[in-house]
Amino acid sequence: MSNKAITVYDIAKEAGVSPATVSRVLTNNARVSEEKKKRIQEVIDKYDFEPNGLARSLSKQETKTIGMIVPDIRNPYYSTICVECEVEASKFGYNMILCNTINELEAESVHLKNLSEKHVDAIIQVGGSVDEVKPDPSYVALINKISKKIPIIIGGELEGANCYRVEAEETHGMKHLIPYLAGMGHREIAFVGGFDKVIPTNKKRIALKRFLTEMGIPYRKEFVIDGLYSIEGGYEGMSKLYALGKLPTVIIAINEFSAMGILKFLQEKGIKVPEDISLVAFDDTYLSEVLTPNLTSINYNLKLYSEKIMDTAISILNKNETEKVKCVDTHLTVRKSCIPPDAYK
Amino acid sequence: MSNKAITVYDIAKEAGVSPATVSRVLTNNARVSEEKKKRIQEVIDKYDFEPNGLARSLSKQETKTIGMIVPDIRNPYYSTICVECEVEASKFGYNMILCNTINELEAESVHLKNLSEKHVDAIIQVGGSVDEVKPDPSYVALINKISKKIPIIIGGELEGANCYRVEAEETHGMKHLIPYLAGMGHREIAFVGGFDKVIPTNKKRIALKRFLTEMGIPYRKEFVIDGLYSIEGGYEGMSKLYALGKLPTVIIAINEFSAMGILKFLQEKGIKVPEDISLVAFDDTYLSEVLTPNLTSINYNLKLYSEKIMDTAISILNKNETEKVKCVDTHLTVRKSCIPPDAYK
DNA sequence: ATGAAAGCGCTAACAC
DNA sequence: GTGTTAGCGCTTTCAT
Repeated sequence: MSNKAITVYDIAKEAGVSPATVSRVLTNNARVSEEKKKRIQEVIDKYDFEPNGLARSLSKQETKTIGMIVPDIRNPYYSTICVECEVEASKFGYNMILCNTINELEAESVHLKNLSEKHVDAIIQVGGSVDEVKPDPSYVALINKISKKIPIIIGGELEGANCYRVEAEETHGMKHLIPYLAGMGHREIAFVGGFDKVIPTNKKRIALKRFLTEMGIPYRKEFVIDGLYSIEGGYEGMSKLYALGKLPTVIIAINEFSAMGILKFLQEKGIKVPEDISLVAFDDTYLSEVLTPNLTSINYNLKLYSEKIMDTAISILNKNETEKVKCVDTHLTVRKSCIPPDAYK
Repeated sequence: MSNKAITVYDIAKEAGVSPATVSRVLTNNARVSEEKKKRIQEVIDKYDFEPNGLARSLSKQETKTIGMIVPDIRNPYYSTICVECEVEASKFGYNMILCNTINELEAESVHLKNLSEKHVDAIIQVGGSVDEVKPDPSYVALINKISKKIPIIIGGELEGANCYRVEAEETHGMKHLIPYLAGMGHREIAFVGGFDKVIPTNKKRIALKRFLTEMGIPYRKEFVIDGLYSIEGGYEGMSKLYALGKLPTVIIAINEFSAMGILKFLQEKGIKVPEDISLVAFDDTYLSEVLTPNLTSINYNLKLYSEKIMDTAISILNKNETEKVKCVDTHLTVRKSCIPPDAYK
């Protein structure tokens, strides 16, 4: 941590050329005589010279870095998106700066400002404020301000924000699911977890009501239960449902964490899934495959979703035309946690 | 994405002062008359001015950013460490750049160089090469080269590398576990997953043998099975164990992913945990709590581990003395997946 | 307390 | 092709 860094000037001097020429072989975007190129490269190799990225970025006005803001990578849903985005970004020579908000909305502004100061080339935000039905106006203002300088791609919606967006086809989840459940004979359907103020949840609830009605199944308001998107949230939601005194034949969990909490509660009560009651969940990450029973789950195709997000970013950065809003469809992955009610013990 | 950025010069001009004075109020490290300070602040607020972090970093020779390299954040073990480190770093005004290698060792060098170019103030690496018994010499050389400029903190070991390290007390895991199992009456103990060339695994295996012997239990080489640290790895490892024709009374899984694969295989064979066989795992993230049955698991205290890593980094950056090697102990979290063999059906 | 000026290290426009 | 020079935007001596 001592000997001062070597620069293009040092290389230039030793190779007997100007710094500009060194820069030319570094960036490889201007013709340099083979002879000098070789000479310079040798000196570069000799010292294992590595140009200062800060200086380069400052000069070029680009960092080849994309910032990403997510609620919490401990949720496989988000970590999968992050990893897929990172993989995709690296194909185009971009690196990622990942920021977790730990579900605190205030942290979003902090991260946003920080990414802006760091002059990342683009910002991606998935979850958090961009899922709020009524987002904080000051946050929207901040987004709009920053997006004048840095393209922001949102995985969700953000009313009032003029950003590129990639969204999941939320309605289709229920569209696939409800007929599937109805076809099995389920008519008592509960939906546990989430809040009306969260857009994807809101859309799911509306779709639930709609497709229930379409199938001629009564929509029971008391079977739609608020709750956090966590294990604890699922547990509490399930306990509220249980307290109703009458159980549905199938429970839809807002996500896999919620499903885990629900499972835990049912286990404690000695209620077996799927022998006594069915359970399905949204998200379908590896968790759905490893829980017992394996969860029938709505799949979001996160790889495609992430690719669309990143491709949007890259397109913008390359000044290419791209749709302002992209959409990714969902599908149902059938596993073992949901069976027909007449098969119950 | 158009109107050119506003700079300290613009602020200075409008406030009728020099850029230096603006910088002084920005950094708040030199006395400026109250009057000018107020005047400058007003202009800053008026334009919502945000200093260019690249320029600042270039000038100050610090980025207030710490780079982190991990194998894969989709594993809760790593995502937990990352989040804890991020939380801790933010307390000291540092941001994190997170890099996943997706278990490809070549990606490590790429990320390392990238972080070096970006001039992060410190680099943390957990997992991957730093867990290799015989690390690639060129990687060690790269680490040693970069660590001359940037402090590198390793969560693990790296033979030949002269870095600060924080390690988990691997031996103690088995030290707690084996007497616990022996006390229950287990004498047929298998260890599934991992490879000898991976240090933590190696240490665990050596400790297994040692404590088995100490307890007077025969060490069975055929019960120690190689396998990837993934669900598939666990599944395959378990199938090899099964193929032996004789099952142990308890299986120790190298991590939770492995345990999930083992569980899957056993399920398919109709072998119940813990009614027919016991299972314990290493790592003890939330996965151990949500799997069925809840996994008895070796806990790594990742919060403390992450804090020690980050505190080491901060100490170095603040030129404070700190131990070259720190250690975090493990403990056993008892849940439901392991019972005495004489309780088997 | 404040301004002028040099410097952080690289790139790119311009001239030859 | 190649060197000179002027930025990129901020911080920090060094004078005053």
